[in-house]
This record gives sequence, structure tokens and C-alpha cells, in this order.
Amino acid sequence: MKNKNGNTVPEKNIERLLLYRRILANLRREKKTAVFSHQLALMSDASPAQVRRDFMLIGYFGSPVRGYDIDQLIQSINEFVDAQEVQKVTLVGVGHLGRAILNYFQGRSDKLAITAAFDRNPEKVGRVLHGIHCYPTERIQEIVKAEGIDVAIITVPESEAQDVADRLVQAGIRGILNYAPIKLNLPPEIFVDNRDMLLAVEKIAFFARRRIRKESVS
Amino acid sequence: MKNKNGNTVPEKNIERLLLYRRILANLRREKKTAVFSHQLALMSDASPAQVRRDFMLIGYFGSPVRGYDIDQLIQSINEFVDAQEVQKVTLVGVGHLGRAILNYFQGRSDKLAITAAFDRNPEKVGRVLHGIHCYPTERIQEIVKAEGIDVAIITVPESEAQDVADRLVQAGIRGILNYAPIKLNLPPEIFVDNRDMLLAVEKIAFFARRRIRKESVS
DNA sequence: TATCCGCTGTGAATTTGATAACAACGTTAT
DNA sequence: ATAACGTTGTTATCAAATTCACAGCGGATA
Ligand SMILES: NC(=O)c1ccc[n+]([C@@H]2O[C@H](COP(=O)([O-])OP(=O)(O)OC[C@H]3O[C@@H](n4cnc5c(N)ncnc54)[C@H](O)[C@@H]3O)[C@@H](O)[C@H]2O)c1
Ligand SMILES: NC(=O)c1ccc[n+]([C@@H]2O[C@H](COP(=O)([O-])OP(=O)(O)OC[C@H]3O[C@@H](n4cnc5c(N)ncnc54)[C@H](O)[C@@H]3O)[C@@H](O)[C@H]2O)c1
Repeated sequence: MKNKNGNTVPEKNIERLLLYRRILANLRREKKTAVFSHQLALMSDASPAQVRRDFMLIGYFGSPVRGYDIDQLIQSINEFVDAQEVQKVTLVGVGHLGRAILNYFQGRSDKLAITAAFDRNPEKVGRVLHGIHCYPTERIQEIVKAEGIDVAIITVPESEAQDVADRLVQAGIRGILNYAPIKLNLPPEIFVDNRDMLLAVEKIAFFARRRIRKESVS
Repeated sequence: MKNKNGNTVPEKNIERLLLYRRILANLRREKKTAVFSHQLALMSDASPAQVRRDFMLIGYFGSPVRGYDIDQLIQSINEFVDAQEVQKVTLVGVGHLGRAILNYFQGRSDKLAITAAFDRNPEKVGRVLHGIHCYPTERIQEIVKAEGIDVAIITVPESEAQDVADRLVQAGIRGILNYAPIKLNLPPEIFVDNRDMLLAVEKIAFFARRRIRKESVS
């Protein structure tokens, strides 16, 4: 969690870098080859100064005349945020939400791959859903360790989430994306991101009433 | 948009207040009647001082001896964040993700209700999914206006999202929860929250790799 | 009674994050 | 030539968010 200067990298910087990367990939598809900070700023709801600061962080330098070379910039972001090899991801709880996510994830990233799913429902175990093999929950320890998976997505019911999380951590997982509406109690070195759709709608409902002009990204 | 002191309310404060409310509701179910700031802090990953500051914002005062009365505190948060009447929500795109969300949402909130869904697939139109009637996309304008819906959840494919968002705004929507991986171009008074699962996993993968194991001191 | 205790509410201090501002520098126009 | 231009990298400034730290208080203790 330290950058080359020995300081910790703030979460927000990483979020923005990942967003820039997606935008850049789209621009490249449109045959663009270079971009200025103010253009990226518009497309990402950041300020031009912030865009430039973010690129300072990863040590990429643009040209005052041509701006940022899109291919090189993507490459620099890749080097900063990606692992050397593909990082493996697992999903636990192949229900409504789990299947939607498996479906969405497929082929979207070349540096992340969901390589196994788990469920405790015997009807789902053994099947292949959206290209992913589904194993029984009991085999989490075995398979996560064998495959070297280090990120997990939890989409089991609220009541099961803590238990599943404990097993995953036991098996060596380092980061969790948790969709169950509950705070997981885990050791501090595990990076957890909670995604609660109900809290999100409640927040939007609040600001929709109050007419705040703002856009948030996550 | 303004609190009692005339200042705009930061998004983060609202997020935390909504989280406290959920935690408080759980505590009440366990027959607890009061809680201290340091207890809430533990359960919400905030600091005790921050918890107290958040309650300053909504003007609720606890007792140094008994702490915060759970029922009263919930009531105060309700008064601050909830609308007078139920706020109506719609969902557009009843696919994998859309159905998962309809399923999850049902009966979870008494101040928010999904009262209509939309899809352009004739097979889905006219059906009732998870208790919600599904209408054709062409009727967005008509039904959103008639029902007075002011928040929308977008779960259509990327290529359709901007068009759907434009229609919704046209129909009077004030806030959008957008699950399509694209930045919506909308007037600034519309509150938009983008939820991108892929960016989330990328971020977690980054910190999962980099997070330093905290050594326990013995 | 007097003393101690643990918590709240909050002003002040600190930390963190965002913006402004500008020197430096190729490019273009004249 | 050289002046004007537009953008970058970066420092200085500003703003927001968080934490600190402590007065004040009601209850418990002796
Ligand atoms: N954050 C969001 O946007 C959002 C949206 C919808 C649902 N959710 C949450 O996601 C979770 C799943 O929702 P859903 O609608 O997909 O539910 P679901 O019932 O359709 O799916 C749950 C799946 O988990 C499996 N499961 C249950 N216990 C398990 C265990 N111990 N180990 C492995 N698998 C187990 C079940 O067999 C089932 O396949 C719930 O916690 C729900 O609250 C979140
Ligand atoms: N952020 C996340 O976590 C996440 C996860 C999964 C999917 N997604 C995104 O959510 C969206 C939906 O994903 P999905 O897996 O449910 O896809 P899906 O194909 O299963 O569902 C899409 C639905 O939208 C309907 N639709 C298409 N065009 C429409 C239009 N113009 N008006 C109304 N309805 C229309 C289709 O008929 C279908 O029912 C996609 O944009 C996907 O990228 C996001």
C-alpha cells in the first residue's frame, strides 16, 4: 500500500486511475491517440488539475503540446495498478445476484478472472454457470489455496455472509467485495468493500429531494 | 441540501447516518435500548468522535450517562433523511441484475418502494416479477409522471443506458442509481451514483496485493 | 459530603484532499 | 526573429474532513 516514494496510496486516487483507464480504453477504440487533461476531466467528473496530479502519482509525463499519449498512459496505469500475472477471483453464492455478476464479469478484464464459484445448494454444485464451475462450499479452503485465488465476491444471504467470509480468510483471501448487507468482522489486513444497494438508493432519494448538484462514482 | 445551519450536507455524512440507522435497527431487534458512541463506532468503522459529530449535524443529543437512546436516535435520523411520504422508485431493465435487485429490495424499506419496472423485451412486458409490474419502455414518461416516481435504477445494457436515462430525466426523475458501466451525460441537478462492479473488484485486487499485514505486538 | 468515573458536545488543531496559479516550454503565427 | 498561445508539472493555497482534547455533567463510590 505504499507507492514509490514510500507513502500510502489513497483509495480515491486508485478509483480515479481505474476510471481514467476505462475512459482511455474507450478513446482508443475511437482511434484517438492523445488526450488533454481537461478532456479527461470532463469525461470523469474530475478537475483538470486533479487529473494531472493523479498522473504525477504514477510518474507518467505528458507533452504540453500533444497532451497524454493514450497507449503509453494506459500502459503506465497498468503497470501501477495491475499485478504481474492474472489475479484470480472467486464468487460465493450463485443466486440471483451471483449469476448476474458472473454474467457481467465474463471477458471484461484480462487481468482479473473468476476461476471458481461456490454454493451450498446441491442443485447448483457441479454445474457450470456462465462458464464458471460451481463447487460445494466445503471445498473453499482446498480450491482457493490450490488456485491461488486472492479476491472474493460474497453474494450469499446476510445470515451466511460472516461464516463464508471466515472460511475465505482462512483459505488465504486478501480482499472481499461484500454484497450482503452486513458488516463483516475480519482481521484488519483484509481489504473489504461493502456494496449495499439499499443504502445507495436511500442516499440518492435524499439528494434527489434536495437537489444537490453532484455526481459520485464507485 | 441545507441543514439547520444553512450549510449543504456532505454526502459522506448521509452515508454514515444511513449506516448508523441500519445498525441501530439491528440493535433494537436485540432488545438493546441505548448505545455509546464508541460502540457504534466499532460497528460502523468510524471513530467515536465522528459518530458524535454526525449526531451534532442532525441535532440529536445523547446523555453522558446512558449514551444515545436507540429509538429516539432512529427517529431523529428518520426525520433528517426521510421524506414525509413514501418515495417511489423505478427500475429499468429487468434482466439478470434487475431481477436480483427487485428480489432484494422487496419489503426492505418502508420509506422507499419500487412501484414499477420497465423493459423493452415483449416477453417481460406485462408480467409481474417479484411483485412489480413490468411496463414497456415507451410508457416511462406516462407512468413516472402519473405515479410521481423520483428515483430510478438503471440496469439496461451499456448501449441503452444513456437513452433510458434521458427518457427518465424527461419524465421528471431526480436521482439515478446507474449500474451500466458508462458515464451518463445529464443535467447537473440530477443526482447520479454509478456502481461499477468491475472497477470495485479492480480496486480490491490492488489493495489486496498491497495491503501490509499488521503485525500484532506481543 | 467529597471524589472519582466515563461519557457527551464541541472548539481547536491536524490531517487529508482539491484547486489555483504560474513558470517552463514546444508550436504557431506574424 | 519573436511574440502569442496552450498545456504540462508542480508548488502554494485553500477547503473539507477528521481527530484531539477537554470542560461539564450526572451518577457511583466511599
Ligand atoms: N448489494 C446489492 O446490490 C444486492 C442486491 C441484491 C442482493 N443483495 C444481497 O446479496 C445476497 C444474495 O442475494 P440473492 O438475491 O442473489 O439471493 P439468492 O437467494 O438468490 O442467492 C443466494 C445464493 O447463496 C447460496 N448460499 C446460501 N448459503 C450459502 C453458503 N453458506 N455458502 C454458499 N452458498 C450459499 C444459495 O444457495 C443461493 O444460491 C443477499 O445477501 C442479498 O441481501 C445485494
Ligand atoms: N455494476 C454491476 O455490479 C453490474 C453487474 C452486472 C451487470 N451490470 C450491468 O447492468 C446492466 C444489465 O446487466 P444484466 O446482466 O442484467 O443484463 P441482461 O441482458 O440480463 O438484462 C438487460 C435487460 O435490459 C432490457 N433492455 C435492453 N434495452 C432496453 C431498453 N432500451 N429499455 C428497457 N429495457 C431494455 C433487456 O430486455 C434485458 O431484460 C448491464 O449494463 C451490465 O453491464 C452491472
